[in-house]
Amino acid sequence: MSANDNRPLTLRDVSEASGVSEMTVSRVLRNRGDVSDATRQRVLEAAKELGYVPNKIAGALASQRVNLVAVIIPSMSNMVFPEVMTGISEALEETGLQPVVGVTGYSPEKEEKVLYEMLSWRPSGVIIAGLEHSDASRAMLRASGIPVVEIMDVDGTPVDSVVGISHRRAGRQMAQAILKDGYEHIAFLGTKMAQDHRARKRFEGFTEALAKAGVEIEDREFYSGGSALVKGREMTKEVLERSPDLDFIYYSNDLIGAGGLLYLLEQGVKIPQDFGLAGFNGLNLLKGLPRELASMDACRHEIGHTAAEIIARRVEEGAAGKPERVVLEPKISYGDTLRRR
Amino acid sequence: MSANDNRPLTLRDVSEASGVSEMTVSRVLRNRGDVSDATRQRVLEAAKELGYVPNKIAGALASQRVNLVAVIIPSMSNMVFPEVMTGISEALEETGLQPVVGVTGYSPEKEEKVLYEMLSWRPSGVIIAGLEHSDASRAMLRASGIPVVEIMDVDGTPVDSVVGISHRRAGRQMAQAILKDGYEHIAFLGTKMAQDHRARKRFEGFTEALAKAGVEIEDREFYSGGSALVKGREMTKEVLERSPDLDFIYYSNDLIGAGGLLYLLEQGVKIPQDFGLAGFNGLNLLKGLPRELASMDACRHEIGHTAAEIIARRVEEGAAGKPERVVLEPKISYGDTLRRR
DNA sequence: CTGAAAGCGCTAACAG
DNA sequence: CTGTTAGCGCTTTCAG
Repeated sequence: MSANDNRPLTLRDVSEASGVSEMTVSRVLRNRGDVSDATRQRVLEAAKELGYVPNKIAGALASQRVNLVAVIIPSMSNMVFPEVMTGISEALEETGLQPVVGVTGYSPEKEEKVLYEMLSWRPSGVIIAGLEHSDASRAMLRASGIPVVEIMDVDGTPVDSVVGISHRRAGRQMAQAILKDGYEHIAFLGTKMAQDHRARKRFEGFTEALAKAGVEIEDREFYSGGSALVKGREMTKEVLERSPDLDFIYYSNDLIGAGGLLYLLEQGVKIPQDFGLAGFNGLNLLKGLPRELASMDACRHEIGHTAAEIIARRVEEGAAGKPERVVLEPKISYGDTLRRR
Repeated sequence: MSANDNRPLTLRDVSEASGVSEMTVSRVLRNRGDVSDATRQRVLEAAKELGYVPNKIAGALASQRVNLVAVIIPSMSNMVFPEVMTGISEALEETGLQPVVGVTGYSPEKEEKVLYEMLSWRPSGVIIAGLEHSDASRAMLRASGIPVVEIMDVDGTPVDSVVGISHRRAGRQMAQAILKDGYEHIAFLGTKMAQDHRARKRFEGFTEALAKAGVEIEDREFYSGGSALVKGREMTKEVLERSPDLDFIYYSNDLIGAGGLLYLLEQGVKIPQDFGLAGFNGLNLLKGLPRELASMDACRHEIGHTAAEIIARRVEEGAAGKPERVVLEPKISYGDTLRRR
């Protein structure tokens, strides 16, 4: 290897090493335009020999193109977003676009910062979770002039395109399924949802559909922090001591639902005959528990995939592109914790 | 808002709108150098009014500084890397550095591509999982001239700095604990580990320590794909039908271990008296199962935190920095599935 | 405290 | 097929 003066290599270095103009070297390295096989070989060899890695910063500035897609999500540890990410990566695989992730921790202020930070890299598009953003965030998104896809939720007004499910409708559907199965004394256990708009909307849809049938939630409780499985157990225990007449609990996610399920099984409760349970998310992680929890698939993978496709398409179309709206249909999986009448 | 000709705003726009030179605008926006309060206000106002977002691409090119740290991991859905990421984010929080994640899917070829891609953005540092990389990857890392921290594993030769645990030693320690507790007929169930070097090293350490005590693995099996909980159940069932004399199973991760645990409890097996189990990772997600699985904390959070600290320090020090080596000590958590003699 | 000039490393656009 | 020229939008450096 040549003497390393610790200065990153430039096109010029490769140009000198190969005796080919910078421009042609650039063409070879990007596979753009016609270059004779002979020079191509010489360039490739020189580049490899030197260990040259192109400087995308300079390239992006010169070409005004950045192959990055900003993906902004509330959390990585959530179990729901990894799947969305997988869908995104898949769809972007062949497009030359690259996802870059930013995490907001469910905080609108953090979201604003992360968005600002990411937009300052001039990505080709933005995929962002949820429809609720600060005015400043929304303004940035609009002003960015790049395609934006808001994901997960469709209950609200998108900035541009949107892909997701209706969480209000999801809550309603679950309520209807429960009522049809003849459960009547129903509680809701969930996360503290000041910032979890989607859980809130499910809850609202749920109570609304119950109300329409003349049924009211008999108990509810919200938690934050801790192991979800343990919390599910604890909250289920508490709520049943407080309201012993309950025959159903709707959980805002599968993990606390699983905790409740395990607790009830230990208590010898007959599920689903005497007591029913349902969660949300269709966490296939949980397959393998003694019983399978009824749940609802949030279409996470498909949401990611579709959102990324929209971005890719819009990037190709340029200014010609139009906003899209894709509403996915979550399906109830009855598992073993809903009796079927 | 002014007419939107869809051209992204530049410093010049802010300069014209505020009647202040580009240079001074730049200073205000970066909080660099002294600017009078009066002009500062004018600039800030104009920038906000226009909705200006600085172009980091141009900034980075001009200043030759990029506040990005490349983080390269095998998978996001793994449950182990989200925690590492949290540690990294925390440590980077106050430094002005930003993590950017790339995912390799446990493939060395993909790793090479991702690394190349990320290095082409000239990040300030690299945090990369594992010590096993292709020659080309290692060459790129060395040639990059930026601080590199390899994480998770310390059994091997790092390119630069390294933070992790010894998986060989972890395997040995678990073997010793098991033997001390008097288990004698031991099986190993794990993932197919062609590319999972850390699981492989644990397995090697495990068998090595057993061998030293004159004990041999009586059965083993490896899986890939599917729900880990279900796989844990199935593999446990199969291995016990094949080798009914077993009194212990060591699992390569907590999820399949949990599946095995649930299966055995259903079979009425007395745990830990007649049969012992242990996993790996200390997944606190699983707290709340009927029994707590014995496991070993992989220090994920601390690994991330420490690695990021090293990067931050090295970035400050510049060329003065020296490679560091941090070996963390995983602790066995006995849970309820190891009898204590 | 403020400004003018000169690039950062690459690519678009045009000539040969 | 190959090379030349002129920036991309910002920051560094040096003068006021």
